Amino acid sequence: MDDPRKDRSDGKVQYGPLSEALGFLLRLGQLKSFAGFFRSFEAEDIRPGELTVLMVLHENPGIRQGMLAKALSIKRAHMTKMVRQMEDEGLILRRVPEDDKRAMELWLTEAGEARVAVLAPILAEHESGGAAGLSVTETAELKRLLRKMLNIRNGASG
Amino acid sequence: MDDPRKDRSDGKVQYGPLSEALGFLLRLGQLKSFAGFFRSFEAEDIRPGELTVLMVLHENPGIRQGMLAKALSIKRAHMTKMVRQMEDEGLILRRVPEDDKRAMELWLTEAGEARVAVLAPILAEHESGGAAGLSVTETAELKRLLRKMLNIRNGASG
DNA sequence: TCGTTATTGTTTCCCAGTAGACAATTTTTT
DNA sequence: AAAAAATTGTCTACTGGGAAACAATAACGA
Repeated sequence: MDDPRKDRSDGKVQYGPLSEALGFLLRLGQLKSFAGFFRSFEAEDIRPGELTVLMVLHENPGIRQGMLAKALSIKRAHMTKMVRQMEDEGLILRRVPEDDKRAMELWLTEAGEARVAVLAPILAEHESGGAAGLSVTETAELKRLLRKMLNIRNGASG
Repeated sequence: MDDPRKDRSDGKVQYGPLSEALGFLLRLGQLKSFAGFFRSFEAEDIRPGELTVLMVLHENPGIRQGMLAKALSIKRAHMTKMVRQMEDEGLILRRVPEDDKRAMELWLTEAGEARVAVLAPILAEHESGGAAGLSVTETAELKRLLRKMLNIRNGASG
């Protein structure tokens, strides 16, 4: 049992260099985090992407569709489908601005704002504790490093 | 300009509570990290999932297909497609073990091991520096926190 | 031992998301 | 002013990946 690579008796897997691969760790972390998301929002029939669109629209009323897509790293083609469906659901208003007839400005409807009012507290509650396996302090540090990596400033506590 | 929500003049987007949402940050981080991956492995025609399969097979020869899927958080249905393709490419050997005729043991072929020998140094080089926007120390701390969150021990430095 | 339940990989069908081309505009260049 | 280039949203076609049902086998219980 000198070589741990041969000890698979307990069903544990050796990750080797992957345990140092940031992309791999981020992918697993995201999957784990999303599982928690669906648990917290179980009663609300919403998906992560929709929530992010609603939140950003709430913070940036009238934002251009392309800028929204860029901010969320969602491809424009997919964003089109997404916001159109949300428009059909009555959550979003889409309008062509006067000064640029190619573009599309997005606004939350009353129903959209109401939806945000319901979802935001659930999100806050969901994020209040530490991530599974981490203390609150460690979770805060993890978020801080991710924000720095992404060049996103913390706009929640300010 | 008292309310930053109305200052979109510079094209910046207000993330609001999302800047505190771990799942959102992890998703953006993963996308950014994967972009770096494809840059580093540009010449090798490989995708992240395939690389992880190769690395885990190298570390755990003869592992069961289902356990591999679980370790990488890839659904069994998808893993089937993946490993079959890699089998067709001559990288993987699949064998039904004597003691369980439902199962499938996976091994790297000579070509598979050769592929690992080529890819591993590229991965090491790719991971050696800090992530974009972070120092080496900060990157190491980020990885450490992710490993703790995922309950993965660091098997690369040991 | 026989019937029931759980596991393992596979198949089929479906959906989220992407790539690339496109039309309509706007911006820039000459 | 005209032409060329860039931007913006959309469309079509494609791919990665998941859900659910399935067959084969193994494990378990009466």
